[in-house]
Amino acid sequence: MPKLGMQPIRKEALVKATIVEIGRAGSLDVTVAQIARRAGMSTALAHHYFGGKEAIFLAAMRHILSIYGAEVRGALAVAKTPEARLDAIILASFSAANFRREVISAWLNFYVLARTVPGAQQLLSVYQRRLHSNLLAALRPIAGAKAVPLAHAMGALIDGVYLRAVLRDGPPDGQAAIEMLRRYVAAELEGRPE
Amino acid sequence: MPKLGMQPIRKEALVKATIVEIGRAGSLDVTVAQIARRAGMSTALAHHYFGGKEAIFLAAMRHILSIYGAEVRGALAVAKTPEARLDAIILASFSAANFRREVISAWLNFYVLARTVPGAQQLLSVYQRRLHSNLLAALRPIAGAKAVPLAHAMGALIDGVYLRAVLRDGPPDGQAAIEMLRRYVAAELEGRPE
DNA sequence: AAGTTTATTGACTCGTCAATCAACAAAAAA
DNA sequence: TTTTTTGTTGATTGACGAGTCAATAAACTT
Repeated sequence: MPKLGMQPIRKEALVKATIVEIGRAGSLDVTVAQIARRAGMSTALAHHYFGGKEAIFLAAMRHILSIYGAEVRGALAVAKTPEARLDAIILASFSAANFRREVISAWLNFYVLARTVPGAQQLLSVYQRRLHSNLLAALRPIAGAKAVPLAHAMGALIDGVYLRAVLRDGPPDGQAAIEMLRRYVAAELEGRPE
Repeated sequence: MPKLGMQPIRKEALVKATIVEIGRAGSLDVTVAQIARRAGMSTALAHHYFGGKEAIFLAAMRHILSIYGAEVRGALAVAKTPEARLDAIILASFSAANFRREVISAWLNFYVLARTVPGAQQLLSVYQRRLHSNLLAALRPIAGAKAVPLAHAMGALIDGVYLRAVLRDGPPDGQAAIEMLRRYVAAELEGRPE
């Protein structure tokens, strides 16, 4: 009963299964068999479509990154003032879609993956640069000379909040994270604009 | 040529070798054989002294945590004002001993380990609670009601800076990290003390 | 109708690795 | 001196997992 045009469907199923399995395992110690089983196919098929485990991981990473990117882009498009743009980035970073256990766990493990796999390292660098330039663009008009260090600090703070969310038991508290970021921005901007 | 009293010596060698190997590999995908070889002994001996791989990892984690803890304690002991205590924590967090590639890499991977191994989870929780209460004690007199959220944010920021240091190629820049933390504290405290 | 491309899997290979064990050696205790 | 404790390793076991392959079948092409 083989139907044609399965490739994209299978690939997507594998990518989603990978994220779920990494979330469950809490690490990259996930077998191709586990991923394939969850995606409802044999391991051979997974290899057939992706060629290897590393490619599956990279595709999963690309998937998460692209969802996040799309959300940020969408939110920025409707934001008119620099303040609104800054807030849009913060909100997107901790939205229900991104700030979920599974996704956070995957994120953490992609950092680990980036230490070994050049492709992962590169993907993560792209994400960081994009975040930084988005932050900078929003901050420049309202933070003056402070913009650059502030953007760096915000990036690190966002990553840190993600990291800490991994350890907690319950569901991650996106609202608290958003308030933490907003409070910091407010504190920095409230002083003299230099 | 077996000498007596080897146990502590062997254990320490294994712990140090573990940290080095995790740093090299950039992940927990490190074999007992690699660790044992670097520590100058057979894999059987490593198992003999620790009983298993997990115990070796936990010992390595305890080692890093205890060095960090000792450094913070030492710095706090000589700091007399709340401001000095706060700065002492910041300085210790990014000291040359702690803010090194190997150690940072180990740190990141211990976060991953904590998702799977209850013992690791517990160790990390202890560290986080201690850091939080140290920060809180220093902040309370100078930050008033802001102290609690500020302590949380600083903890997250420190972790975030660590996380980002992992990705960069060159040696981590402790000085820049210290300045980022100081600027953060300054910005938050500069407003009305509420 | 014959041939080609796409989908799919069970079975297999090959390597790796944690853990165990039997055996040997030296010091300490008896 | 015999026995026990401590240190040490090479060799082996047993499990698991990534990747390959041959085989089967449905759909599309000519």
